[in-house]
Amino acid sequence: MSINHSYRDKKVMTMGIVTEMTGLSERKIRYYEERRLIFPDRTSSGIRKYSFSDIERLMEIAEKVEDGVQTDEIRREFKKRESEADLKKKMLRGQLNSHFQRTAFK
Amino acid sequence: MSINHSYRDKKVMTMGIVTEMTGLSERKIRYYEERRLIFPDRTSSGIRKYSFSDIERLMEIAEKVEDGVQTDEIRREFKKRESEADLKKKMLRGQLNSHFQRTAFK
DNA sequence: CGTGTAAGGAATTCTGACACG
DNA sequence: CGTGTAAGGAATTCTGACACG
Repeated sequence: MSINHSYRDKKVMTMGIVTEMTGLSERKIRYYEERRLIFPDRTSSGIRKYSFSDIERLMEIAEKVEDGVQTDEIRREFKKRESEADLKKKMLRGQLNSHFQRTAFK
Repeated sequence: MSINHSYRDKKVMTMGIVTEMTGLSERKIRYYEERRLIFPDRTSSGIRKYSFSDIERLMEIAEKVEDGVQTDEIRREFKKRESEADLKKKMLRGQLNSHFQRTAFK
């Protein structure tokens, strides 16, 4: 059903790679984390680890910031988007359930 | 036509992540490179960078080594497999070409 | 042949803080 | 508010070598 995100969502990249891929400074990247826009994993010793989807999200954040959107506003946008995505999942689940009830029990 | 390998083949992981994901020692991983079984990129300062497909290849190598296959033999196996893959690509290209000639010019 | 290890240096990453505006 | 920077320490990675077998 869902797309295969095993590579896309796996947190495996350290800061150096991320600055290289995004073109953002370490400072910016850490600040966006402080503002709860991005959520890297950590190694046991505290080194941050990012995924490819984190990279994409960082570039989207940077774009918005350049457009003058404040980090609080960006966070709200992300939250809204995610709750919409959750809702869609729930609705799809409902549809599937009713489908299987129809085909299996009628 | 080809599968999207943009994430799978991008060299973005440093040694620590690779040892964690494969369970292999740094020593082994560097040795397999020395034996030309694996080809990480390097940062400008010399830090090795691996892709997800490198991870998979390392686990395949480790399996063979455990089975007693020598690194020279493993390299030959890989070479053979790759030349077969190349041949398949060429043949497919030929088929496509002749198809387009038929449909476009007849 | 394949792998462990100690050695020493270089590059990376981290945090907390000061600065500017 | 968002970002740069210098500071100092901790963790990572690298190479070349010795060891064993």
